[in-house]
Amino acid sequence: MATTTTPRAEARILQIETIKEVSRRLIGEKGVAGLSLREVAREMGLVSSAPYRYFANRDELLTALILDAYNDLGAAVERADARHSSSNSRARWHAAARAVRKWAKQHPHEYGLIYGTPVPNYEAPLLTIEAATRVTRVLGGILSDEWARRPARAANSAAGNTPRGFLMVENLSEQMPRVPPDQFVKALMAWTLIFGFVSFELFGHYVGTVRNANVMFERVMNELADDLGLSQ
Amino acid sequence: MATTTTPRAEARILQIETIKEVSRRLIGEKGVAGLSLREVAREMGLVSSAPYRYFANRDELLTALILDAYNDLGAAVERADARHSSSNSRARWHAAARAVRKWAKQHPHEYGLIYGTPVPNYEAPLLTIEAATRVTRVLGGILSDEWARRPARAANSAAGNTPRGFLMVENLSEQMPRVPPDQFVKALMAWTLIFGFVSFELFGHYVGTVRNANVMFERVMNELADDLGLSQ
DNA sequence: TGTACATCAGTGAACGCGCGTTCACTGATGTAC
DNA sequence: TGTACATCAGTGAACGCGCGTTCACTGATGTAC
Repeated sequence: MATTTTPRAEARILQIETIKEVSRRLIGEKGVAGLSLREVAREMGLVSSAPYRYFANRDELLTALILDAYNDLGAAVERADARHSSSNSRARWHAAARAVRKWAKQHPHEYGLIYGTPVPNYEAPLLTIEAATRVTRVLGGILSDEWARRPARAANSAAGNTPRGFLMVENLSEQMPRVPPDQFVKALMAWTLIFGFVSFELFGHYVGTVRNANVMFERVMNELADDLGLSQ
Repeated sequence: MATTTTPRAEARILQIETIKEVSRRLIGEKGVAGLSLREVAREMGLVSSAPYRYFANRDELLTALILDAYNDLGAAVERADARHSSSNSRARWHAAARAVRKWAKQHPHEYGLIYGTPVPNYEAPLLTIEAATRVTRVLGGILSDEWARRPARAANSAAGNTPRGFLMVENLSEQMPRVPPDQFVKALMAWTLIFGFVSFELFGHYVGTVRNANVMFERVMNELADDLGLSQ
C-alpha cells in the first residue's frame, strides 16, 4: 500500500513546490522582471546555486510558473462551471466568467504573467498553449450544451456568414461542437471581452469611469449572455 | 522673427528627444525591464552619467515615455477620426478603431508599456491619466455626434437602467455629452473590446483560433457599430 | 541482511557582468552690465 | 561692443549592489547483488 516512492523523490517534489511558491510570492512583490533564482535560494535558506538542482535555468522556472498559472486558472473555471446544472447555460456562463475575474484578482501578478505583456525574448513552449485552452474549453462547452438543446437549425440559414478563411474553424469546432460556425465571431468577442474587462480593471484603465467594478462586470456579462442567446 | 531660443536650449530639446528615441528602440528590443540609462548613454556615445543631465532618474524617463505613448496614440486616433465627415459615425468609428490597432502593431512595445502589465512599483502620475483619455474622448465624440442627430428621446424612457452608482456618470457624460447614460455600459464594452482585441492579438492569444486578424477585426468592429446603433 | 557502488541535494567559491546613481571637474555657452 | 560671472553639458572615476551560471566538493540516500 505504501507507494514505491522513495523519500528522496518525495523531498524533491516538495522542494520544487516550495521554489515555485516562493517565486510566486516574489513575483507578486516585484513583478516578473524582479524574479531571480538567487533571491529564491536566499528566501529558502539555501546557497545561490542550489535551485539549479531543480531548474536548469531561470527560463525553465518561468515556464513552470506560467504553466501552473494557466492550469490553476483553468481548474478554477472548470470547478465553477461544474457547480451548475449543465442545462443552465446562463448560470454556467456567469459562474465561469466570475471565476476568471476572481482568480485574476486573487493572483494579479500571475494573471499578468499569462495575460499581460509577454516576457520579451521568452518563447512559450507548446505545453503552455495546451494549458491555455482550458478556459476556452469551458466557455465552448457551455455554448455547445446550449446549442445542443435547440431545435436543429435550418441548414445553412446564414451560410454566407460562415467564417471560412479568417477563423480556424476546425479548432473552434472542436472546442465548441454543435455550435454553428456563424456564431464563432460572437463567441470569440465574448471571450475577448471577459479578459479585456479583467485586464482593464486590473491594470487600472477603469479609474475615472467605473466606480463599482463588481456591478459593472455583472451587467457586462449579462449583456454578453443575451447576445449569445443563453437560456434560463 | 528668429525665436528668442538659445542654441543651448535647442540642443537640450534635441538631446531629450534623442534619449527618448533610443529608449523606445531599446524597449522594442528587450522590453521595459531591459531599459537602462547606462545603455542609452552608451548608444549615444555618452558617458554613463550624462543622461542624468536630462532625466533625474530612470522613473522620470519612463514617465516621459509613457506620456509620449499615450499622446502619440491619441493623436493618431484623432487624426483618423478627423478624416471623416463628422456626421458619418460609422466611418469615424471604424477609422478610430483601426487607428488604435494600427498604432499598436507599429509600436508593440510602447503599446505594452501603456496597456500591458503595469510596471511594478511604478505609480503613474496624473499627467499620464490625462493623456490616456484622448482615445476615449474621440470615441465619446463619435457617439455624441450620433446621438445629437437623433430625435430627442422620450425623457427617461429607460430611467431604470441609468447606471447611477456603479459608473462615474459625471465623467462619462463629460466625455460623451448628449449620449443617454443608459448607453454608457454599451459604450464601455465597445471601448474595452477594441483594446481587448488588440491585446489578445498582440500578446498571442488568438494563435490557434483566428487566422486572419485583419478580417476578424473588421467583423468585430462591425458588430460593435451595430450594437451601438451607429448610422450610415 | 550486508556490502559496494552510484546517484544526487546542497555547499562555497568563483567567473564576468551590468546596473543606478553620485560627485568633483572642465570647458563651452549664456547673461548682466 | 567688451568684460566678468553664472550656468550647464558632458567627463571620468567611483560607490555598492545583485544577477545567472559553473564547478569541484562532501556526505547522505538509493540500488544491485
